[in-house]
Amino acid sequence: MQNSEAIALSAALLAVAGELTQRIHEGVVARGFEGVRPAHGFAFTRLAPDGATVTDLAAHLGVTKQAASQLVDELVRKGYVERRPHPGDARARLIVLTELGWACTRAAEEAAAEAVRPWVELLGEGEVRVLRAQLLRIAPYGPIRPAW
Amino acid sequence: MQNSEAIALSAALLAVAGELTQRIHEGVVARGFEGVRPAHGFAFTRLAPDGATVTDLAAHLGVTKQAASQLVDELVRKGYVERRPHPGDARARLIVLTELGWACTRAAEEAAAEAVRPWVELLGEGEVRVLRAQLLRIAPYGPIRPAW
DNA sequence: ACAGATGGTCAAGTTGCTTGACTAAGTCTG
DNA sequence: CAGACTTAGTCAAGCAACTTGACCATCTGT
Repeated sequence: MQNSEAIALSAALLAVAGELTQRIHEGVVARGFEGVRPAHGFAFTRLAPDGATVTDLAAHLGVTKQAASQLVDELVRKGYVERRPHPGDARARLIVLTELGWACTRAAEEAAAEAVRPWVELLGEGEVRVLRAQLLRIAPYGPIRPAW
Repeated sequence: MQNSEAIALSAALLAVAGELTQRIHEGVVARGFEGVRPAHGFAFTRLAPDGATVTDLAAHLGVTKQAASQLVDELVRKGYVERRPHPGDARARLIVLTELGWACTRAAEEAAAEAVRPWVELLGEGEVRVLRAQLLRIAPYGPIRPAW
């Protein structure tokens, strides 16, 4: 594969990812969830379904645990998550989604489905399935980080 | 397409994009270009091949022109770009890549090719070509923004 | 020709992250 | 089972990339 092809692939991928993030975010806001940023969505994916500690969250987001803790503060203030005592480790706390947090997560899922719909119209259902399968095969197992 | 499938597709796409951005960045740093951030790369893609104004750059990156101007300051200080008088508009300035800027761009292209290589090994050359074609079809024409 | 739009910068404020220092609780060793 | 080390979490201060607001110089349209 030539460099120029790799560039075209990379540029297209990043453009699509940026667009997708923005559309999901807009969709969530349009459904009435204000004061949430895209980074919160990535936190939610780690907190669902059973919660996680601040340290887990920090690793998932690729930030320091102080930053993760501040993010949790903000989400608590806005009512999306709760800090609970951790069963079996008195130092730790289990951060869990509130009902509002779950509602927001469902809104994000709907927004994602909506954002993907044009792709189905463009490529057809089968091709999108192929795309998903390909991306799943090359997706890293590690933390999901901001793209930049 | 079900919501859960759209979620899986979105998550995989964003994970791959995050990974890709990080690998390209690491590759550029490994080639000796320090003090560059991923956002600079997106600026470079707009500045090549003929330069652009600060306002163009701001629109491309999806930030204010003040932010774009500050970014240009930084790139000038580090030797990657130059501000030139704009031919035909005395208000504007044409921001162009220096030789160092071009070298950095080539390094990013090599790093991108390197980051994509494992995908070829995983999926095969043909499948990657399909992936590229699909992404190019759904890629937006608009500005390339940070994913979040 | 002059009113308004546009390109760019300066200055100040906000925000989301970092590094550093610390406490409380768990774990491992002898 | 005591003492040293590690780990979870927070507090505090600083930094860096952005924002908003104000401003001047230049271009454009009637």
